[in-house]
Amino acid sequence: MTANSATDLLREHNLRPTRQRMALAALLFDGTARHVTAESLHDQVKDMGITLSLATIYNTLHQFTNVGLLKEIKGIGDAKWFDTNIDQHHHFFDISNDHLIDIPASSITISHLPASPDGKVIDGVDVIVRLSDKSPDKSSG
Amino acid sequence: MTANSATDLLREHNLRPTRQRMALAALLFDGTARHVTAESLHDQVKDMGITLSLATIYNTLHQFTNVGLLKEIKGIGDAKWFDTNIDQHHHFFDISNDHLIDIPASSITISHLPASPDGKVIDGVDVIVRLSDKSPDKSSG
DNA sequence: ACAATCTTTACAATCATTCTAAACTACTTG
DNA sequence: CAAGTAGTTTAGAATGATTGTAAAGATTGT
Ligand SMILES: [Mn+2]
Ligand SMILES: [Mn+2]
Ligand SMILES: [Zn+2]
Ligand SMILES: [Zn+2]
Repeated sequence: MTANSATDLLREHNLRPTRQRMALAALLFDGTARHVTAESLHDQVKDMGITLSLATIYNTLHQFTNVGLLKEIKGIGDAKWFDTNIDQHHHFFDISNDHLIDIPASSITISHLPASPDGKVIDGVDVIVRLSDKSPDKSSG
Repeated sequence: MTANSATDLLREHNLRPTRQRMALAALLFDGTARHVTAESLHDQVKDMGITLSLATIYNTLHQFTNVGLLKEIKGIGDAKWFDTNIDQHHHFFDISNDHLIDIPASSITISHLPASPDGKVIDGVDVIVRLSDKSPDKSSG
């Protein structure tokens, strides 16, 4: 993502293109699927020599989420995750390295879902497939 | 759950039957499915006129979980939940009142799950079906 | 009863996150 | 460009859930 397209993206969403937002937009919206926490993103920008406060990371992640540029994922580890894939989808969660991998909604079929209780409607379905390392074969070691 | 059966249950799991553990076991293992947080359980025992510290609630919930009497559920709201249903199962989560309802694993069918990445195995699958209140019919109001 | 071990508890500490208010920056208008 | 206004950033305090610490208290085996 170029500086110009970051500016445009921010303007389109009524966010002033500040130095901080430009840096975060450049990191996040490079076209690849990204899953970040506030801390992981803070570390990434620090590694690039850019200084910006953790409070700004939180502010910006929330603003990007509010305008629909990011989606929040809860229930993975202890922190909130933010996802550049805003389509409805599911996740592999690798517990050995805390990595998330997208699973397109279309590649899982959920059937026989029970009816919602009276007066309630289904708001969404979240599937998390936990992954761990295949154990080494104990019989041959 | 009677005092005697609570004592037995605790002894079977190598936990000394203290006043505090007896009270919590009586509340939790009454045969019905229960989903509690440390705070909600603390409030419940306080309502029964029993005094015990929040630290003990946490200690006891973890001990019960370690011996297989409870299962921990993460990703619901901001706090950890503990579940007396230790079978593999899924949940409705009613976002309007923070209530959990069990969905037996057998009543959901998940198919076409993508293959795990190389060297990884599936450790488990968690499904959370978010519920909200059915909106009032806006066309007739 | 005694000693050993385990348990409870008050309180401090931690961690992710949010709040606050003052300093700073961007945008608009003259 | 200058000034005014509104929006933004930031350090640091506050919050809320949870965990750690260490001393006091309870349970168990002898
Ligand atoms: Mn958009
Ligand atoms: Mn058991
Ligand atoms: Zn994703
Ligand atoms: Zn359950």
